[in-house]
Amino acid sequence: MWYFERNPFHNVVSWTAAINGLVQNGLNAEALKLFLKLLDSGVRPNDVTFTSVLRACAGFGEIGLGMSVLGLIVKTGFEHNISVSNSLITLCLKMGEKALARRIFDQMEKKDVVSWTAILDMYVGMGDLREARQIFDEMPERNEVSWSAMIARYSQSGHPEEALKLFLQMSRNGFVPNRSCLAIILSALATLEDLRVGMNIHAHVVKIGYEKDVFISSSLVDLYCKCGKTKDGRLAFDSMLEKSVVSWNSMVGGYCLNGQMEEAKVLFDSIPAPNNVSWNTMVGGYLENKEFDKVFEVFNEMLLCGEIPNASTFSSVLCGCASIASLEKGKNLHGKAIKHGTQYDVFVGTALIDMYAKSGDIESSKKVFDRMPEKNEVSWTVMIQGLAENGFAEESLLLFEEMNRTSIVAPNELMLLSVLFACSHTGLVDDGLQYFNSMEAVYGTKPKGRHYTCMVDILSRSGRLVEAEELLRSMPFEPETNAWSALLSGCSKHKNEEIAESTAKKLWELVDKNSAGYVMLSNIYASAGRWVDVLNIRRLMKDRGLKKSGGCSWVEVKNEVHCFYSEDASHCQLAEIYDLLELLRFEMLAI
DNA sequence: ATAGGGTTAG
Repeated sequence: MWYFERNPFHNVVSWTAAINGLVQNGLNAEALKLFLKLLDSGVRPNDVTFTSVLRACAGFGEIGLGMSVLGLIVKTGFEHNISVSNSLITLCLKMGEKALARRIFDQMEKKDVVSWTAILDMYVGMGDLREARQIFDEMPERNEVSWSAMIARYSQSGHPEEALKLFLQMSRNGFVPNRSCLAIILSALATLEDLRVGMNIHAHVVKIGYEKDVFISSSLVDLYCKCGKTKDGRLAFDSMLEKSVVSWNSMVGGYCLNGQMEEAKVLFDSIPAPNNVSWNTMVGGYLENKEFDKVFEVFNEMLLCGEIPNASTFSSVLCGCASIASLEKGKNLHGKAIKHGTQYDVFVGTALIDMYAKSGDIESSKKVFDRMPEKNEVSWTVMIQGLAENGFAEESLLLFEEMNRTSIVAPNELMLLSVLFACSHTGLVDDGLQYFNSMEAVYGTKPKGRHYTCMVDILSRSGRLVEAEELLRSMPFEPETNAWSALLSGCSKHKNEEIAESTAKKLWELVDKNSAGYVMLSNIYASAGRWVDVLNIRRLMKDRGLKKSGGCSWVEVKNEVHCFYSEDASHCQLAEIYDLLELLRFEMLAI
């Protein structure tokens, strides 16, 4: 700029070079001001000037300005220039004017790879991968950038296997992958946890001297960690000469993923400039590893440090609330989420539904669900599940049917389990059977052990014991222990000695494998009044050193969770609690 | 003197 301002002789090239220099440094407003000066000076801008100016408009977020520039472009006759049109398309896409972008593209007399790639990226950005692929297949000419664009989008949209296929096809067609493409494919391989191919690419990267690239080496760290090799990941991380915050985040995330939370925390504390992804990684890590106290601890620390939580943060922390069924914390976070404008995010909404449902406040779940502008598979699942598990079986089934009518979301295993659960709790035996039998044909999911167990439970509860037993014995794989005990408890309820005997025998075989089996069997004998058998089992368990895992309940008082165990009376205020109970009992008697 | 593609978290 110093030279530019002191040079009295300007031509288009020097003006354009100056404008472009500003744009490249992100000084869009200055670039536009300089462009106005250029116009005042009477120098005629050319095609290169326009591409730079349009880029400045895009960076500045000014579509109106871009349109006036368009007028100028038409007036000066550059509207059919390929570079100018390409820049225009990019501007439109940045401003969300997709229809206009497409119109400009269609009206271009000549198109080059850049034009095709830009429009390809538009469909990809709209989430329309099929249309994007069609454009990709129809492109008259491709270069490594168009290949990379398509590969990147497949990888980012949850189709890493398709990305890998395309990458191999690209290599077969003689295109040499560049740095970006290698970073993308390593990230896809990380998602696929394909260590074998990943290591091949790593070797290739070293051979061509790309291992110092920050993008590539960060992806390598991610690859090794996703494949469970945190040591190799750390090796790649330590050998990096230049680290970005993404490199740090990948390594921290790698430790979290592999349950090494202490290592994660140590590394996290040494990140030079953590961003919100770094924080979210730690929050998510503690959540995944079920260290719920730490979830809230890190979240509070995050707020204290002045880092702005985003939708990802709230979805994790709310999930933590759901896990400990803390309505108080959850409501508080709901308020914070609204304050940060994240309440309409799908993930946040879904976490809210689940949190309210797990805390027993199903009305609030329903409110959140109804107000969600966008619902995905998980949103529907947690709502259907929440209704079923809170005793609103009919509503749960109605919602499931509504989903099938109105949404493109396909039923998944978990939803179908909730549906069966709902049927079991309303005694809708035939509906249950119908859902169960249509699982594979209509919904495309093979029934798993849990579905069989639920179905056996439905049949047994209603006394259709022969059908239940037939179903159990016809299973293509080993049933869950629970399934046999469901049958047995049906037998004791409906007084069927014959099936009970054979089922009990089967259960006896299974109990050897786990203590839960003993407990179930003893409970079933107890409910049938066979106390001698109960005693026998208890004695057996004692002999084998097995301990029944105790029941536990808890309440939350003033943000603190108090646990009570059935066999371990260790609460610090136990005496006071019993005193108060005694007092209450006395009060009730007095009435 | 110019336009298109890159790594991490829910």
